[in-house]
Amino acid sequence: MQDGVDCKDCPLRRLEIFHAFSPSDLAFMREFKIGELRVDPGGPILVEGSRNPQLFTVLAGMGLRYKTLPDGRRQIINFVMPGDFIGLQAAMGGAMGHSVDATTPMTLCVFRRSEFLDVFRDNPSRAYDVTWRVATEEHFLGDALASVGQRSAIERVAWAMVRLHQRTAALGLADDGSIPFPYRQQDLADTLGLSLVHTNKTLAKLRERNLVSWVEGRLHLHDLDTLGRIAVVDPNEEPLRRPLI
Amino acid sequence: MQDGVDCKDCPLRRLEIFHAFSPSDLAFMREFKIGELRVDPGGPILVEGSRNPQLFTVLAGMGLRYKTLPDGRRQIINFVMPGDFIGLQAAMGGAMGHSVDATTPMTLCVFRRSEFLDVFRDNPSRAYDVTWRVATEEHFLGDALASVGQRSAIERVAWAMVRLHQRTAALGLADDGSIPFPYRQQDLADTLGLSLVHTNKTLAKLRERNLVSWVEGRLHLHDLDTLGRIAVVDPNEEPLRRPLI
DNA sequence: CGGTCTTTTGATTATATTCAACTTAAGTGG
DNA sequence: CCACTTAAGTTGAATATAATCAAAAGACCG
Repeated sequence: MQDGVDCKDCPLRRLEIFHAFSPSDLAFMREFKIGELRVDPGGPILVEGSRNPQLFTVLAGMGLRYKTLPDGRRQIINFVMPGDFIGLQAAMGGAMGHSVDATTPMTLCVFRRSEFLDVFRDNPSRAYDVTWRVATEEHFLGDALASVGQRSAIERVAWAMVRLHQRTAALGLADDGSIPFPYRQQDLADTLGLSLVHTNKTLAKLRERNLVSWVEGRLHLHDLDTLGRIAVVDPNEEPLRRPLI
Repeated sequence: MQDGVDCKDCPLRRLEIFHAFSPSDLAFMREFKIGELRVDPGGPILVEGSRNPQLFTVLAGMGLRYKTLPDGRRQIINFVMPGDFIGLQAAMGGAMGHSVDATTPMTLCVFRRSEFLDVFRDNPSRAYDVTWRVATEEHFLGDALASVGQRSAIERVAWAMVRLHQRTAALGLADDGSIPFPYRQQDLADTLGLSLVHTNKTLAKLRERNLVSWVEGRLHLHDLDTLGRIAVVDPNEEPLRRPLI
C-alpha cells in the first residue's frame, strides 16, 4: 500500500452488504492495492476498446458504465457505485467492452494488475469472489435486458428507481427514501432505451402521481411499494451480500 | 467419466475457436465430467429461481436462455449453442437468474458440481477460464442491451443475424451462408424486444431485399456485408478464441 | 380430416420519437 | 454587474414506429 485509505480502515468494510474480511483477506488486499486514483466529474476512467489492464474498486463517488455504437448512440450498461469492481475485462487480456466515466468526484482503489493472474494461483478464495461478482453482474445485465426489452416506458423508469434504491440503500446512501442520483435525464434515457423527451414526460407522470421528486441531484421516492408495482418487480427479492474486492 | 463421449474425443476440442487442451487439462476434464444428459426439444434444462447446483457444458444441440417477468413476459437472454457453459450461478450458491430450455435434441456434459469450489483451489488455470467465460458472456449481454436499447427493429433483426452467423460459423455449423436456426419467430421477437407481428414484418422486409431467407430451420444469409451495415456493427471484429470448459 | 401451432397479412391504435421552441440555471468575459 | 453563452430541463405538436387486434393460410400431427 502506498497512499490513501488503508484497507483495514476501508469504510466499505463496515457495510453489512459486504462479507466480513478475514485477517488473511485483509493482508492480501493491502498487498494487492497499490494506490488510489481521484477522478473529477465528467472524467474518463476506462475507455471502450482500450487494452490498458487497469483494475479498480470504487471507494467513493458515482459514475456510468456505457457502450457506444459505431454511429455514436450510447447505451448505459449500469450506474457505478462504491464497492463496484471495474476493469476486469482488460485485466483478463481483452479489450474493454464498455467505457466508465465519473459523474461525481470519485476515488478508486488501484490494484496491481500485473499479478492478477497470480490471484488465481495464490488466493483461490479471492478468485472465487471475483468470479462470483462477475456472475452477479451478468445476472443484473440479464435483468436490465429484460427491462429494456419487455417493459413500457413508465415501467422502465419505475424499475430503474426501485433498483437504484436497493443498491444505494445497501450502501447506506439512502436517507429516508431519498437517494443520490448524480445524473442527467439524458443518462436515464440512455439507460432505459428511451428518448430524452419521452423520459422527461414519463418522469413528469410519476411526479404528478406524487411517487418521485428529483431535486439537487437526489431522487426522493415517496412510495416504493407503488413504484415496485408499476415496475413489475418481485417485491420479495433482497440484495445479496457480496464479497468486497 | 461414466458414459458418453470421452473428453479426449470431444468433437468441440477440434474446433479452432477453442483453446487447445493441455494433457493436464484433459486429465482434469475427464475427472470433472461425470456423465451426459440428453434433453428433448422443448425440455427444460435449468429453471429460473432454482438452486439446484447443476453444471453443464453443451456438447450438441441448441436451446434458449431466458428470463420471465412476474407477469409472464419473456426476455430471451441468449441462444445456447455447443461449447456454452451453463448453470454457473447455481453452482456458486445462488439461484438461477434465468431458465434454459432445449429447442433441438441436446446433449450436455454433466460436471461434478460438489467440487466446483475445489476447482479454484486445485486448478487455478481452469478457474481463470471460468471467470474469463463469464466476463465474456457479460460483454455479450452488454452488446445485446445496446441492441435492444438503441437499435431500430430492422437493425435489431440484422444484428441478431450477424451475431448468429459469427457464433455458428466459429462452431463449424455454417454452410455457405446458411446457419441453423431452430427457433420460432416468437423466440426472435422475445430476444429483440419486439412483438411477434412486427418481427414477422421486419423479416419480410429483409426477405424482399434478398438479404435473408429462412427455410426448414435454417437461415440463409445472402449478403452479410449489407446485413452488417444495416445492423450498425463494426465489421472488423472477429470472434475471440476461448477456453472450453 | 380436425385440431393445434406457426406464420403471414391488413387495419387500427398506442406508444414513443422527432422537431422546435422556450425556460432556467450556471458560467464567462467585457 | 450585466450581456452572452452553454447545458439541462420542460412543453406542445407533428410524425414515425411498433403494438395490438383480427383473420386467414400453411404446416404438422394424430
